[in-house]
Amino acid sequence: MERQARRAQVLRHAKRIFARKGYHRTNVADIISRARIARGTFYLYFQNKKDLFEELLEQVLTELAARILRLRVGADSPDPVEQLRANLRRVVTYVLDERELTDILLNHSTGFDRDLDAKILNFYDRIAALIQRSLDLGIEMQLVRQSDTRAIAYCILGAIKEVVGLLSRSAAADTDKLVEEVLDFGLRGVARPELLEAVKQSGDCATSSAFLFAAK
Amino acid sequence: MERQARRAQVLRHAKRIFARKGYHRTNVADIISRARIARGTFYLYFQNKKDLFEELLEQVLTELAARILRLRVGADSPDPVEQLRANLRRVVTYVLDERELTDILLNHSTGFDRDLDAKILNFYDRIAALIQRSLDLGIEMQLVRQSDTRAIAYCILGAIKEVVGLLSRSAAADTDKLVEEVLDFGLRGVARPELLEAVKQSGDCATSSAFLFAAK
Amino acid sequence: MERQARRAQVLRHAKRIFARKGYHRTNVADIISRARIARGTFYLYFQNKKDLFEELLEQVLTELAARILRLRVGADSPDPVEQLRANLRRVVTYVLDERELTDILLNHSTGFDRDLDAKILNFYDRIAALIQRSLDLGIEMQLVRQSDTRAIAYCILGAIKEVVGLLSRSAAADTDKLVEEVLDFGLRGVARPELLEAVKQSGDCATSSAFLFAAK
Amino acid sequence: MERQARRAQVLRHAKRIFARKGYHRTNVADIISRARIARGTFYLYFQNKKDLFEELLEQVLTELAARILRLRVGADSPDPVEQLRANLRRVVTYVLDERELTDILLNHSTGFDRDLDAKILNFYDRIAALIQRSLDLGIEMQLVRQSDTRAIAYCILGAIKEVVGLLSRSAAADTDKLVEEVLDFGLRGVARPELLEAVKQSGDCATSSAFLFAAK
DNA sequence: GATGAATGAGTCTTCATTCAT
DNA sequence: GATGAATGAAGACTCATTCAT
Repeated sequence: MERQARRAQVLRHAKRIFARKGYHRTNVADIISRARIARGTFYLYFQNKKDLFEELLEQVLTELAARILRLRVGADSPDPVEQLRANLRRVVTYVLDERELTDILLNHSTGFDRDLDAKILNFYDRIAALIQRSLDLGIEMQLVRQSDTRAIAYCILGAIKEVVGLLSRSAAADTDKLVEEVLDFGLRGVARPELLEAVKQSGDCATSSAFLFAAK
Repeated sequence: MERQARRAQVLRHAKRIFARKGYHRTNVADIISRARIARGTFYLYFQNKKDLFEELLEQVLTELAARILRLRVGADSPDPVEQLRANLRRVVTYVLDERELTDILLNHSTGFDRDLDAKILNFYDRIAALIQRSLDLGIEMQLVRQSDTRAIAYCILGAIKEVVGLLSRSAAADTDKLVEEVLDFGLRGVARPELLEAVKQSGDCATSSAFLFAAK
Repeated sequence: MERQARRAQVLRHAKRIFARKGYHRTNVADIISRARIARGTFYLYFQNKKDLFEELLEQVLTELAARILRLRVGADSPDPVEQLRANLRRVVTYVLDERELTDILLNHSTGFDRDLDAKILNFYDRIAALIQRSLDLGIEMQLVRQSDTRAIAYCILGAIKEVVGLLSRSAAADTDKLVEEVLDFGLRGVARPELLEAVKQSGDCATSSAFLFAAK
Repeated sequence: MERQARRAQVLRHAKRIFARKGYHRTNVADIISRARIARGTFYLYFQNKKDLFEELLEQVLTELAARILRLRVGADSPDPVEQLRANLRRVVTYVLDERELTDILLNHSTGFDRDLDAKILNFYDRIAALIQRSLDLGIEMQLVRQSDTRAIAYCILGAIKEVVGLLSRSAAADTDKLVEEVLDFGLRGVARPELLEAVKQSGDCATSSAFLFAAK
């Protein structure tokens, strides 16, 4: 356990520095001086710099994935929109809590290692696939209009990434409000017009009965 | 060889390599061996590696900016949606034509130099501001529903970035179709529901009379 | 090896090479191959080549300055001439002991760096000022004849530099004798004629009662 | 002659730059841009950078040597001291007229090339030998006291070099006065005391009948 | 386990010189 | 003769990683 604590300590410091300076501008010297360990000690806990970075990256990817639940449909499942909202909220919350970590994912992680680049791309592709599946499901359930769900899935992913990135740069005043806006934008973008009509009459789209999104 | 021709030649080769390997993995040796020039010759035309990279980056940013025209409103202006579509098409066309260059922007350009990072962020912020202004205008014109236009602007920006990035990874079979999908998604996301209703009846949303987006 | 020992080792080797080849002709490769250390090790102890050189230079200047004591006057102070002789001897001894180091100062240190050039000039100016002050004091004490003491101070400085440089090129057979000659030359050059007359009678100028020179 | 004019022009510009920046800090680019000639043209007139520098150096050495005349003794020769004074004046005048050139010799010319270093050392040695011969002659003529004339010769050389160097840094207000001081210092340093006695009585040493110095 | 001195491959950059036009 | 584009050897410096203590 001692070992794990040490590792965690180093990871914590490294995380902060990577977030601030990016992978390339961060050197092992930065990390060990912050973590107050000797050079050799670093290599006792991590194979190399990339390994450490990869671990942090893995951490974000895992945590994010864990926060994006597959949409459940069924009698006793919550309202789909509610599920989407919950997903989005969990993601946003995590980003705000672990801003440094997500910064690493969003801003500093590209173009220095084939494997890692592929890993990140792959992660996003998986998320996009989740979204697409939800959209297809929505179409089946007659909630979502006919469309190229793959393209739309990437649109939605991109929208979320961008907003979340913005959030990570400078937190919004009202996060809940922001979540609603994004959700609303996405839902309207994909919903069958008839539903929106109904919504218009009931006066509130976002909480309307119908919806879809992502999930593991 | 004349100065400009030589410069262009080096830029062309460098572009390809940067696109494939990213800034950090590319070294001057790669560039000069591809361009078949001597080491010193490189420094005859560019101050250093960063300088060359910056020039390429500037090129994409400038070209992209030139392709995104500010929305014109007025009696003899084309249909706003048509303008949006044209913007999007120009961007997509450019990305497909200069895939290597845009690759540099989208995938390999972050985290190695404070100035350049800032320059890119700034570019995107300017695009987002354009979009936001269009949205605000749309609200005024009673085409766009009330919303947090700043947040939505970043959603739209993100959606486009992501789709374009996807495109740059692997060109879509039917680009026009893709443009329509993205446009449709965005418009529906922001349109006042009444308009969509009308659209539904006329059977075609995307070409409907009303819309807005970005501009220089 | 301990830090200081290693540093000293590198300095020792570098000193020899700088003395032989001069600053510009010496490259880091020369130094590390002589010191039998790796490239990186060099930069562990010195910021760069100039830094190392500067340290050596500082060393000579400091050591020399420490060997040139300000002239003391007073009841229980030694004979002024004796003090001058002691100064000169200490300088000469140092030069002979650390021929390589002084070689650096005398022969190989000019024209490659503004700062260092200035530092050396400044050192000599300080020495000249010391000499001048001694001369002024001598005039006050009626030992030294009226003259442009600034000019004469530089004459004396130059004379000593040249002889010391000669010494560093090829040690004299009899150093003590050399010191006497220089001292004698200088003293006669500045002494009031009356004193020399007296000396002539007593048969020995150099050890005559009266004199002065330099000091810290 | 056209050719010679061109050469001279380049030499003139190079001289100025070498004087200001020293050999190493001066690059061919500096020279050609000042001289407004093309890179290749430079090598039409000079074999290489060192060659050009060497030519300038040769120029100073030659000019200086030409200004230091061997002491003539004989019935119709001028007073020896007058000859010394004339030598010194010519040197000082040259230094002041060609400050840039002498700067090169005094400050910027050492430690970058074995041959040139040797050439300079050799020049000074020759001057020292001249002085020594004059001193020996003076002893023979019973004007100069017994001493280690080699050592004294270097003292005198050094004194002159230093004062001249000082002069080249910042011209003295009254050059004639300065020459007298140096001359006076040197003469007193080497003269037989009896002569100074006589001088004391006649009230003016420097112009006294007896003296000696250098020559080709 | 911990340390930190040592390593050396990897890169960038400069600049005197050449040579085709 | 003049030009200036091209050359490439030479050299400085960085930094992830190793290893003896």
